[in-house]
Amino acid sequence: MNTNVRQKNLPAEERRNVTVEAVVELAAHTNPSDITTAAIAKHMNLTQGALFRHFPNKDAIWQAVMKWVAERLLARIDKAAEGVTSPLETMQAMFHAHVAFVAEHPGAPRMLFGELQGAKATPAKLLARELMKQYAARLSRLIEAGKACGELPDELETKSATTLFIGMIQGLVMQSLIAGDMEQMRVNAPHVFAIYRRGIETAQPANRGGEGVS
Amino acid sequence: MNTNVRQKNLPAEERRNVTVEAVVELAAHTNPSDITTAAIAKHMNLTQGALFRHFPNKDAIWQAVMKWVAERLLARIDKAAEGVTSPLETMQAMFHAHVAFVAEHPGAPRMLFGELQGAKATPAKLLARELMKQYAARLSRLIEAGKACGELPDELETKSATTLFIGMIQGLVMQSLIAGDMEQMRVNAPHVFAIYRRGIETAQPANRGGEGVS
DNA sequence: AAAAAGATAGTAATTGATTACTAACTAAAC
DNA sequence: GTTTAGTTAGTAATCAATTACTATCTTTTT
Repeated sequence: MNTNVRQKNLPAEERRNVTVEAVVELAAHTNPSDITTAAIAKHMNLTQGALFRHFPNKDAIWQAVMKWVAERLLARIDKAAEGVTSPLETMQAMFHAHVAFVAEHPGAPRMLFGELQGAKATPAKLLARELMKQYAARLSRLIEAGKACGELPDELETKSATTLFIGMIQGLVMQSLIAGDMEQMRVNAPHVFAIYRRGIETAQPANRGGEGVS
Repeated sequence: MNTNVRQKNLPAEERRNVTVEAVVELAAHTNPSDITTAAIAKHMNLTQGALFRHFPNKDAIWQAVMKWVAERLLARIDKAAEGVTSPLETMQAMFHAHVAFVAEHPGAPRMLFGELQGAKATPAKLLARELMKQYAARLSRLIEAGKACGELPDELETKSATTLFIGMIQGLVMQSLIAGDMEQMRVNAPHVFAIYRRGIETAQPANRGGEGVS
């Protein structure tokens, strides 16, 4: 289950990193909201109490995890976008980078989406929200750029396009979680994106007044 | 917070119904996995112990809730589909019925998606999976019918189209949860669906061999 | 270089709070 | 007056967090 050989007396920062990775690994198979500090400790061959030598409380652990996820995910999609000039192609690269990241770390989206649902705003939740905000901002920028260079129709609703983009990934994650197979995600992803792409590329008639349904 | 006036000594079945509704209401504002039996009881002006006079255990409550959600949701989308002959129009009606249902009961998707994530299969989780299965089946049937009658291209991947359909709703729910405003969902829904519709209507070139990017 | 001293990391046991669930008792309904 | 519904007061288990103690690594002193 745990590949780490027993490594004792790690320096503090190293131990914190190991802790974060342990949580991400656990979240791949366990519902984030019932990951206990005992389970985290056990997964990294440590006693439960030792965790609190490195984190003031449990939410601090979650904070560190969300920071880890945010940094890695944004870095991945930014790197994927590097050098690609076409906004639409950038979106596609970003999408596939995101899918690859999630396939590698299934715990990431589970924690993220789980965290976003929460009622009161813990520091960890604020980090999750911040990630979503930055993610949506990147998407919006791309879509606007796509309109500017003629790749996307001006009538396209930016907000709706970002919502669907994010929902697309959530849908893939959900299906993979149900099937218990993350590989499925990589297979379906291109087809799903193809549908999305055709949806936003096609000019829409603005539909002012009247549903026009028949 | 609770509209129910103090109603005591309800008949058993009535009390069970009230319980289910209380849970759905609570899930609108609280993360499902930390809804306690005490919170449920308090929300319906009852003592915690009384709940176990009507349910053998907590999972039985969740089972009843999932059953409630499944029945109401499927009934709503089936009714919305009634009399509509065009598969595409049926999908649209189904989508809007689903959105309306979720806007009325924000707790429903939270519990559903939360339940689906779980590791081991409790009876409640099995019900959630069954709902998703039936939902996907209805969608697949519609898409196949759409292909048969020429409204949708034969090359369309049915599974990808269903995944995106479900993801579309998840995306809308997520955005609304973040914003804390369910009305937003009803506003964005038509635009999001318009993108989806154009995506599946447009013929795709099958893309055999070669990515054809650049 | 060896010993002493201090800092750092981890253990094992325990804390108080919270949880689902139970049982003995009481009030209401038919 | 018996059945049904609800209350009160518990239980055992689990959780995050704390405590007193031990082990290991690092620095200083001689």
